[in-house]
Amino acid sequence: MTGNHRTADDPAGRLRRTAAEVFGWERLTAEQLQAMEAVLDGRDTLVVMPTGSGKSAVYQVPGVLLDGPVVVVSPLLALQRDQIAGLPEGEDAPGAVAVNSTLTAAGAEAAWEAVRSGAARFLYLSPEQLAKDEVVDELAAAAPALFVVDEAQCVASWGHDFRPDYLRLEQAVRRVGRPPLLALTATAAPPVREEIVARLGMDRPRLTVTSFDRPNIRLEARRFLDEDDRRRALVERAAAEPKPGIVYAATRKETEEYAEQLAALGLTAVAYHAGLPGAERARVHDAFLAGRTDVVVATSAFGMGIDKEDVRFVLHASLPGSLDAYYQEIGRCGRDGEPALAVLHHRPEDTGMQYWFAGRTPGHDTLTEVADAVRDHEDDPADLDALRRETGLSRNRVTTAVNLLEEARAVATGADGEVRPDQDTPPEAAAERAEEAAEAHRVTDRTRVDMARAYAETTGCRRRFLLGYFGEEYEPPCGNCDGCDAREDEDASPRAEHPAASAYPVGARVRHREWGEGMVLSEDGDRITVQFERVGYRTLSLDALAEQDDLLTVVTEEP
DNA sequence: CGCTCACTGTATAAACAGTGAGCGGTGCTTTATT
Repeated sequence: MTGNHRTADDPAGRLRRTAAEVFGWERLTAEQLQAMEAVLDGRDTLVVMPTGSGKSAVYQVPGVLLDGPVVVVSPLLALQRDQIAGLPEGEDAPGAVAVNSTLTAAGAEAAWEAVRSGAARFLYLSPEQLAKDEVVDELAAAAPALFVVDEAQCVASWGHDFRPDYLRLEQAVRRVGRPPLLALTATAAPPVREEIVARLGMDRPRLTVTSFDRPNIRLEARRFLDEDDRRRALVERAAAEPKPGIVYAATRKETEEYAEQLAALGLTAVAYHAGLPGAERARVHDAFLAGRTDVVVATSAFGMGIDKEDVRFVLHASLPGSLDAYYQEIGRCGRDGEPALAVLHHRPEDTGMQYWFAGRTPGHDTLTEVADAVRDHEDDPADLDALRRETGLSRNRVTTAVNLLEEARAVATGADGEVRPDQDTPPEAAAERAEEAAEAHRVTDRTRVDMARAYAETTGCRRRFLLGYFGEEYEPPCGNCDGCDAREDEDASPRAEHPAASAYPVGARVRHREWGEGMVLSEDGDRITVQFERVGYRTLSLDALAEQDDLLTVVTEEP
């Protein structure tokens, strides 16, 4: 399709020229260009590309060529500031503003005026801003030409409980005129991609996925029965390996304890978590980026926005909540392509806390209360603020409850942002169906924990397991994980593929006789792992599947 | 789910086993006071 006879005015030519003239980027990758062309063409687009590969350029370059403002939804205010600071300056440069709670009324008005006048081409917003009618009205009037969701994995990972406004973006997009959508993420397994597409209401999106493999990162996992043994091993490893590095711990308290132990050995080691004052967090962050810190010991709060090339290791002091989170965290080492190390130190007991984290959804009483409040407003529909005032519940709880009730099709949000009963469902029944939806999310989240544990305990090639989880087939051995080391010691010949494996390719949609539809996520020798919509992740023996050929059937081979 | 901590009961002196409550991670925004 591309040939050598492009004129300067074909889409690729315009994009290349803009990249060079406005941004100073002389080269675009094939993936960047492919995604940019889809965006310029007005198509919905989902891009999965690692951090540092120029993901932001995918909206920045076509954004300059489009006819209207570009909305960028970004989860952290610090990230918004970084993005704006990274844009070129000068006469011809596209302007950018962020609208958020740090602005005064006058500051916000000035920002909107810049959007209206075209002085600002890019407008950065948190998802919470889009829950406000004033913001939606301003945006609708400005008629955005493109709606970008950056760090789009947040839709799936935060939308169900922590930041429920992520699940309301689809409605916001419709209310501002339904511009084309572009979702960007560095890490998303196929089910997460599907959820992003579904939750944002993307229409047959163009998908650009670059390879997930990071061959320079050595993968290891170590299982411990005793807590003291684990602590000792982690501290020794952090002390022994080349610096700088990051240690991820499960709790704030542990970050401080590990940092203290490492500091006692003479290292520059500091703790980082969301309970620290903002100034302290900024100081730790800046010192790490500037190379003044050996080891940061952090909770999952330390992450997005860390763009440092020479991080040599990421050690985990506990099992992560999912492989999505794990891959994102270890992806922060070895960005310079030099050897780097990721070691997961885990105990069987770790699953307990991760299960607990995964189980937090509003209960029956909350759901009934909100469903009742919606019903009371049948003839005089209320928005989320009114529901919050009337129920006395927090904003997040009301929003989460409404999201679940919507998922159960018991309530619906109109074009004006107001919530109405749907399908004439009595509040009790509505709450019950919403509880079922919540239970389904809980099951999925818990089986994600199970997948992380399965990775931790696999005896095969870890790279194959991890890449398989992200929908990428990989032929072991990788030669750079502890699984391959062990295999090399006992037998140099690679395992023969199971004869039934090719019947269920990774990524295929399948139907199980009892568990319904799902997707094949990975293949690990004689077993495959499937994520089922109803029952979550399950591991199935290929021998058993070969015996009963109607137990699991393939629906389609591609997502 | 599992750990920690405070408290209770046992049983007659100093301590120990058992029990129940509380805690555990991510950030936006808004609002009332300095």
